[in-house]
Amino acid sequence: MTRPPRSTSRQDRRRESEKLILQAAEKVFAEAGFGGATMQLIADVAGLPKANLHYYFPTKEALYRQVVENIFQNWLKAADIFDAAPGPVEGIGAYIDAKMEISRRHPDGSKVWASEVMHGAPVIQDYLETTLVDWTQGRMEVIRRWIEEGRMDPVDPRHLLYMLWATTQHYADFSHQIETLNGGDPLSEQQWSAAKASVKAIILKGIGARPSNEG
Amino acid sequence: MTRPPRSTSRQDRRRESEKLILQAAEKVFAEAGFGGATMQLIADVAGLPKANLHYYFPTKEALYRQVVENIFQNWLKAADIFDAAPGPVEGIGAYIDAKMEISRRHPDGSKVWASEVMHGAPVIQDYLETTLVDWTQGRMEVIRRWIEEGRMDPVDPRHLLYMLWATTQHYADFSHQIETLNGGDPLSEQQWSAAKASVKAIILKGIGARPSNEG
DNA sequence: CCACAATCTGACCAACCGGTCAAGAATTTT
DNA sequence: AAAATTCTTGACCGGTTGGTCAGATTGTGG
Repeated sequence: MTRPPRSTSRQDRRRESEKLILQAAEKVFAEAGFGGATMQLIADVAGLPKANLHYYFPTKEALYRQVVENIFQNWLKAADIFDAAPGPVEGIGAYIDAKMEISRRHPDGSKVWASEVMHGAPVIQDYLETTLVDWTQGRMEVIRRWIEEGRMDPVDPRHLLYMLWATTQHYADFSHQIETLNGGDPLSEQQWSAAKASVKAIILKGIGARPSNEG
Repeated sequence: MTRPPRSTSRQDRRRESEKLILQAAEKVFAEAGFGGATMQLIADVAGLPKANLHYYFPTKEALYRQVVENIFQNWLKAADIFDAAPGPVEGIGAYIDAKMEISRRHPDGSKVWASEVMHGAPVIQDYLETTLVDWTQGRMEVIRRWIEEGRMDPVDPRHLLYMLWATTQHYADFSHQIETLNGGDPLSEQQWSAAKASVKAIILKGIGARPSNEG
């Protein structure tokens, strides 16, 4: 009797375990890099025996690949805002807000992504060549349209995108440096707001963005 | 007789070997990260036996530390331009040019630096807390002065500096992504010029920089 | 309730890595 | 020229790592 309380089904447990491992892996990969991370440390962070990791993910590379792919999906999601907007003030402004929020909430993911690209994108080169190229061209088209409509200055869309990526992701990738320059403390709520406002103000003014409903 | 042609003195050879090792190390650390780099691979790239590396640099950490410290010194050098300028148009403009040039000529160094900071600055935390903090405060003072003199908008100097660092270093740290988005080719001379011009135009306009000799 | 499949895990292994060392080669000093 | 010092290098070593595996455990379908 005392039927053991089957709190979770097998499928649920599998999903939970995989999620647990992926979260631990993201943290460890972010802190130590792919080469510096060890399966043992990831296992310890996840609170599971090392052999269990290899049951769900056959190799360290497979686990790493899954982490990077998840991050990439998240990365793309922030882009939807771009299209739905009538003009650069709303579109780029919201995009900056969204990416700054990602930098704040998921700095580990941003770091893993940066590390992957910095080392030549050994595992997601195909994504860069297909999905990212398509995405980039789509947004460049949007920017060109805004320029044609006179909603902003004729800046090079490509370098504008690079500037947006660089500036927003900097707050995640270099969070340690920023903390050190902030007296060792993480940015406060107000400081994050100021950061977002500064970035938006400089870039939007820099590209001569004009509000949609002209007065 | 036939005194062996002592083409180089012992000191010269030592300096040459150290330089050779440091260059190889910078490249390998940039490509593989600290954890992924191996002394054997660095030795191969340098064209020396592994044991020889340990003669000049006792440990992998010592070699890495030397690489990072050299990069940091280079990093600081680009700052002199900042002070000598009469206003933001010249100062920040020249600073962007200088840092973009570093990104172009020494992308490996920038990557090693980014990697070091991303992983919590394990070996140069003391530099961040002393030299970098001092340097940053000095430049923020310069920017505040420019603001007081009415040479630019009252932007937050800290976030302006972050934006300058992020944008310029992005071209080195994410060079692989940029190449992929450029059809697989490195940026041409013209494309580098366009990149510099775009960054300068957007930022200088974004902060409302006004030329020194007002008309 | 039982057979079967899925999950879990401690123990183990081959490969690799940073680092050592002794012995020799080259160069400078005496 | 010989003694002393600096440099070079192949061979080696202990420790760690990614990955394996057999057997125990747990959940599931009949």
